[in-house]
Amino acid sequence: MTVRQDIHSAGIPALCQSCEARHRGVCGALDADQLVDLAKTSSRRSIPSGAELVGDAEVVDSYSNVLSGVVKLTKSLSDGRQQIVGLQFAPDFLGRPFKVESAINAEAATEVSLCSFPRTIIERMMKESPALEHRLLKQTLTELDEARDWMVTLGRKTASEKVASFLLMIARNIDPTVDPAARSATFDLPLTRADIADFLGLTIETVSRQLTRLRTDRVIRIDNNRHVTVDSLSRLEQRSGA
Amino acid sequence: MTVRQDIHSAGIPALCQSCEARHRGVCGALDADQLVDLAKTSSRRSIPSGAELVGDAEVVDSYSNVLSGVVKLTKSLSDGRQQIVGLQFAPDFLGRPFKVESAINAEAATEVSLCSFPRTIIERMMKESPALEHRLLKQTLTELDEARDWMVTLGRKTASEKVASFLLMIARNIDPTVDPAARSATFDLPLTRADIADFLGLTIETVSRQLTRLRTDRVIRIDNNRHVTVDSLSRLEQRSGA
DNA sequence: CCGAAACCTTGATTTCCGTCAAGTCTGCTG
DNA sequence: CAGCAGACTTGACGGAAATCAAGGTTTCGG
Repeated sequence: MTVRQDIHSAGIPALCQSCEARHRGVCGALDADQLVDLAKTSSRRSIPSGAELVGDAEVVDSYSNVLSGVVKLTKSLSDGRQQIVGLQFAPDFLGRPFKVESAINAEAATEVSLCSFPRTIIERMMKESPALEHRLLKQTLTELDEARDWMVTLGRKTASEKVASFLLMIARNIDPTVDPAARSATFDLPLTRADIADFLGLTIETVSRQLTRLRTDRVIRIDNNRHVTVDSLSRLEQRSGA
Repeated sequence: MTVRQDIHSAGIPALCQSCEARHRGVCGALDADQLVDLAKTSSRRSIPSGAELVGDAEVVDSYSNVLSGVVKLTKSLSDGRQQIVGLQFAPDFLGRPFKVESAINAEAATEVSLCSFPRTIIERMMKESPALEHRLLKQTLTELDEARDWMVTLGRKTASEKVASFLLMIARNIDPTVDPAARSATFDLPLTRADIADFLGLTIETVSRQLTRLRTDRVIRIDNNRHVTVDSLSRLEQRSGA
């Protein structure tokens, strides 16, 4: 608490504000000295929507915390078919430890702000600080759980269930106050129809048709193609296949 | 080396033999004292094919190393649709740290032998030994990579590509000597057609038809519905969608 | 060795979603 | 504000995989 205030009042970028929020970031696991060290070599960057952060088969020399925005992780087949294999929201950690080459592509889905540190620093700190490694293990386990949940959606749900599941997932991630008891929610879609299709293993036409159906059935409203209002979270849940 | 020999010659179950093989097990990360401790509380079990190891929403009080056989991890929708979200081969670690309740089902796909330890022991050792936590982080990252690879298969490949990808994956896991240069491979399918369908997000009929096609195209042979000979790994790779 | 059960294959038919092809809407630039 | 490009929607059509329905194999217990 005091530590963090000191750092921030010293004019060092507020590395950890958002990390704290949902306990998935890196910084919460570090002690005061380490935080100061890290802050010296870290840099905050604002990245426009659509920019590539990490290319496939590219050497990764830095790790980042996502401070705001949404990063999409994609994999492609040789003929161009693409699949989004994960979305990272603030305050997720971005980077694959212990592997120099990236097997996936990371791209800013919205405007994104990142706090990046050199690979070497993080790896050194990981050796020194079991707490940091512990934090990373927890995030990795959470991501594995999410990936496996999504495998059920990809393998076993219908197009209409997939789209409903997607909207629910976004609603819960964008606005974590959407608890199970809430009756409605509002958010901006962080993905285009093409991205949603790549996430769900569908085509953009099918995604569009399903959204239209949800609209005509009065489950959701969409303004300007982006701004979504879920009028009935419970009916959306019913359609998600659970 | 010496340590391990001491333990084994002392009549303590050979916890770590298979762990060593591919460096994904738990034991390699422990020191001599810890290994002896662990061996005292561990038990080796042989489990028949089809037995449930961990039920959904069940409290997990033990962790295990898979010593032989194949364990399937499944998730189900409320209406019974099922998806296999992972397969664990020896010497994988089985168990989800930091979570008392399991969100997935674990079932023996073949006859399985396990080496199990109480939850409390592992968690205590994890606190004491950063090396163990490091080992777990690495396995978890590997599983995450595998899950993401499989998401591409589920979301973007055709039925025929899915079946080819599956056969290749099994060939590489059952017999790790199948290197890229090999031209053929032989193995027993660890899964029934129904399991394969649940793994690939298909129906058993579609799986069966695709296997038949691979057979008539002379890419594979199948004896007794189980014993597979891949005559041309390269042609199988071509059909896997890469 | 027989019979039953579980597992697998094959064929006919249906359905959902992908493909192709116009349009419409939104936001941006000059 | 006009015009344009990119993103989205909608419709008609076709095809891949699901569903429905038999029939064939393998395995296992008696």
